[in-house]
Amino acid sequence: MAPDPRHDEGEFLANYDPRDYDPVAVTVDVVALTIRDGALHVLLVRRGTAPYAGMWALPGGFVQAGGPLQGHDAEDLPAAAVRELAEETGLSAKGGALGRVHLEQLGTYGTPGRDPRMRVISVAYLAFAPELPDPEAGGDAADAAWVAVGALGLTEAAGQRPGTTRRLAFDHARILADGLERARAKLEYTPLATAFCGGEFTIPELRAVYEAVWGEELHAGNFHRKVLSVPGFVESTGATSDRGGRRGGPRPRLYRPGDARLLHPALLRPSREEEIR
Amino acid sequence: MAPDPRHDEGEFLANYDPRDYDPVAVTVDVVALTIRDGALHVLLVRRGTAPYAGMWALPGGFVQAGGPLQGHDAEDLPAAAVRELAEETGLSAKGGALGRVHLEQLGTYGTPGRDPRMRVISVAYLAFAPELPDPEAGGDAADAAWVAVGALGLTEAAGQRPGTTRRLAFDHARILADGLERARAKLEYTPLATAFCGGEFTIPELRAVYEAVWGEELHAGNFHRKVLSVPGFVESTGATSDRGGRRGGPRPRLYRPGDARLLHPALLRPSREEEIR
DNA sequence: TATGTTCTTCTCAGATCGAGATGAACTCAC
DNA sequence: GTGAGTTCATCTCGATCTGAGAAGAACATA
Repeated sequence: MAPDPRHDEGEFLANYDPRDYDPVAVTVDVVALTIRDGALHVLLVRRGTAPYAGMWALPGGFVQAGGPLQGHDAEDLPAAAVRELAEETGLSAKGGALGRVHLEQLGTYGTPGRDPRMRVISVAYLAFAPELPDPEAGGDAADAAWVAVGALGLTEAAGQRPGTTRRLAFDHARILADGLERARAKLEYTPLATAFCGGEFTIPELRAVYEAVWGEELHAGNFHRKVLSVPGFVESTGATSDRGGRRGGPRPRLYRPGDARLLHPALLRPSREEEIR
Repeated sequence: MAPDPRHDEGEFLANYDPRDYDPVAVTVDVVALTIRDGALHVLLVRRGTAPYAGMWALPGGFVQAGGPLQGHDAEDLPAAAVRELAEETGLSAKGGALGRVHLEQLGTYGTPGRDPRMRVISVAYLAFAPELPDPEAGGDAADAAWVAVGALGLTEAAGQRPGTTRRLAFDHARILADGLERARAKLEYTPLATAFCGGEFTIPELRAVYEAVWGEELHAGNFHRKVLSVPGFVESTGATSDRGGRRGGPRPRLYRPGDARLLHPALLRPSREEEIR
């Protein structure tokens, strides 16, 4: 059995000075999505400090590296994402409102010049949350709010659109666009839409999530059949909602998330003519 | 029209010292895949310097940050991936053997302690290449070779398997496993399999790519029908291969990649019973 | 009570799928 | 050269899945 190489390099480590290299900073940014009033919303903060002070941006900040010894204050990347989300929005992390959010890595953005201060590599995370309370600004944020994605005037290709209603700091418009596309794709073949609902939900509520994220209406009957036919997508609670639809209709049945991690068969978006290309 | 915030922060930048923060290093690692002798291979290098000297690892190295001014020597992340690939393997970058490779970001790995020297954030890239010549070691690499993925004794869950034939340095076994799963998934709904072939290929050659990556045999007749029925997947050259199969059979027709970026309908893997879970 | 809305299930034609069969083209052994 | 075995390309067939619409029951509102 080979010795653990980490105990075999004392001399090397003693002569090693990380400051010999050009400095690089690592940040995390979070694209947090939720459904409010039937529309897709993203969590934004207004920057209180330079650069881009006063502009809206994705919540995020520097990762605590923990120094060369990588001690107890060195934090993992997902932990940094949750911490920034909690700090800048006042949403409590563990057990609280942030307890049930789904978090996954979206991608890493490191083009030189994307931050005027220095070379910054930003690891973006994507969060799916059920309806959360209004955030309270904290940390470096001067303000924080859920903003309807449709109100941002983003087109799918809009990285830097001049006529946009509200431009975002850094390259956050591009990160947000990538996050939205990832969310739309993930709804097709994973049961992640249930992460937008609470613990129990109805099929029409689930359909509303798909319609909000995809931005198009779905055939109610076919959607119902499809969801129930995918094994492990949802499981019945046996109970019935206490109210019908807002404008009438019978009381829908209640379901909770099943144990499937992938949908088989998948729920494909109806209009995908761009992809034939 | 708002002023560009980057010209509005001279005072801030003058007082800003990046070295006030704990140092972090950013590296790129590349999972380069190709098909050799009908089997999936990954490009590995043997490390010539500590840590993990003598062990096999994914090709990769530090990103050139370019200092606080982010001058001309600051390189983008994909450029760093291509440079490391060229340096450590002797494969020429532009126009040469690396000219036709498909490169995409795989994910970022930053768990504290994954590198004993300091806090290292590694951005992993995934490369698909047609059959390339044998690499020549260079840079920090003592050796470089295409290694059959099957010979690594990886199971899909193997992050740190003791009984593995050849253990990889750092957390590269996990990165490789993630890359393999990404490759398998991407063959389903993108025409990326054509990136493993040269400029022209036959349907049976394309089928061999799918079988090598997925590790299972496919129904030749159904595969043929499926590929030709997906719009934009392949387009006929009108020509015919000059040789039939190795053990007989008619000469197959030649095709080249089409202009589709997504496959509709998708080619789904036959055996996916894990995913029902 | 009447009207409109919504949930849930059903029907039906068209598309797609897996599995197998077929005939022609080609290599190799004899 | 002949025959046996292999492979490409296409076709068939029943089972499954899909989109579009219809229908009945349950519910809100006027």
